[in-house]
Amino acid sequence: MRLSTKGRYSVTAMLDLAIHDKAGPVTLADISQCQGISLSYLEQLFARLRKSGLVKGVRGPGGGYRLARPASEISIAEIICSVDENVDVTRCKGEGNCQDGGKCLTHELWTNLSNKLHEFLSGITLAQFVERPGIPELSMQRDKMIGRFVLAKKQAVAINRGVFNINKELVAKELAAKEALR
Amino acid sequence: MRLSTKGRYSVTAMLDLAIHDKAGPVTLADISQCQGISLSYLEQLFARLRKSGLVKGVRGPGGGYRLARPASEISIAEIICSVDENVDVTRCKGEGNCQDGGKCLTHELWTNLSNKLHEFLSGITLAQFVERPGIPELSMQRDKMIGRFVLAKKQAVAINRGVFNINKELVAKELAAKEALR
DNA sequence: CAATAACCAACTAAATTAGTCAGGAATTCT
DNA sequence: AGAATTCCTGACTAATTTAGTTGGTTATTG
Repeated sequence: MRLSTKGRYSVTAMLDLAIHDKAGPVTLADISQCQGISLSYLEQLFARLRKSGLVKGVRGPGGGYRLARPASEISIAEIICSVDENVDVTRCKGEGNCQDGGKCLTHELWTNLSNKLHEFLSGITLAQFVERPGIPELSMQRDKMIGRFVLAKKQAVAINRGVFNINKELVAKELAAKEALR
Repeated sequence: MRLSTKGRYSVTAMLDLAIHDKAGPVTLADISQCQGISLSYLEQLFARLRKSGLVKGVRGPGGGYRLARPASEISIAEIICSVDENVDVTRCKGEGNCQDGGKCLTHELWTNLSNKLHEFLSGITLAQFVERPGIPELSMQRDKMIGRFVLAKKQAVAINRGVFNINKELVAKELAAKEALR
């Protein structure tokens, strides 16, 4: 198990998706702007997340990415493992100095620790972070401040694709605010 | 908090030290040979471990490295943090798009998770791994198999420097076995 | 048809990891 | 005193990974 910036980017991006999941897909351009990661790099990361079955891409205007499963069924460990492929853990691969039919004792102790860590991160889901009281409201508030509108005109229609009923007044208001910023 | 091969090397090396701690210093050459890491690279890692006050170097023949504190007082988190310096966590440093006087909400959630992870690894000590029943015996057995002798002639004297009484018969036996291998 | 945004592949630049080399300093053994 | 051992240091190199760039194609919507 490794844990690099790559893993951090993926987890924060997935948290972003989880926060806005109820409001429809989130574009990589949005995440890129908000979290300061290059768009193409995000694309590379999401290619893996998609192959691992953690997210679904929705093409076309109003599209973006959504969680493929409920946030309560996606663990942090899964996200991290899907982006950085685990390399050779042992180095003395059965061969070499330390054999006893297997690995070094210290390597055994390490894999033991590694398993504990994995277990720990498997027990933490996206939902546990997002569904805390106040978070959804806070996120919506901030989105407005930074000019990020999940319910802009075109997207509203996309969302209407059989998911939610839209508050048309809210949509109009947000759209007006977005125009004002230009 | 990051977790790379660098951190793994350090943890396994420290485990090695902890296992053999009662028998005196362990040389980097030994660790290098047993775990398949280059000597100079280990030296670089141990320079940091020493600066962090986790190990003590003992120069001269019979020397090596020892734990600076009891294994029960050294956590995995400490080891990992001492070798890979933590880089910039945020990217949007107060400035940028996501301000509210502070960081992105997702970044807040991330630091929250990161803290939990750190807390978890702070709770695990070297001693917890080494002091399990059977481990010391197993390690000694293996050391003999691979021709690694913690109690060779010269070292025995070094250890005699006011730490332990040496079983002279055992020393002689190991020394004979070591000679036989050449 | 134009715009959006996911998808895809190849290439580049920067950073980190891992290893090499060449020595110096403390300690012990002969 | 001198040889051997082992830590300790710094500078330099090669390989790998991270991060970003460019230039597209495809599906969807208005």
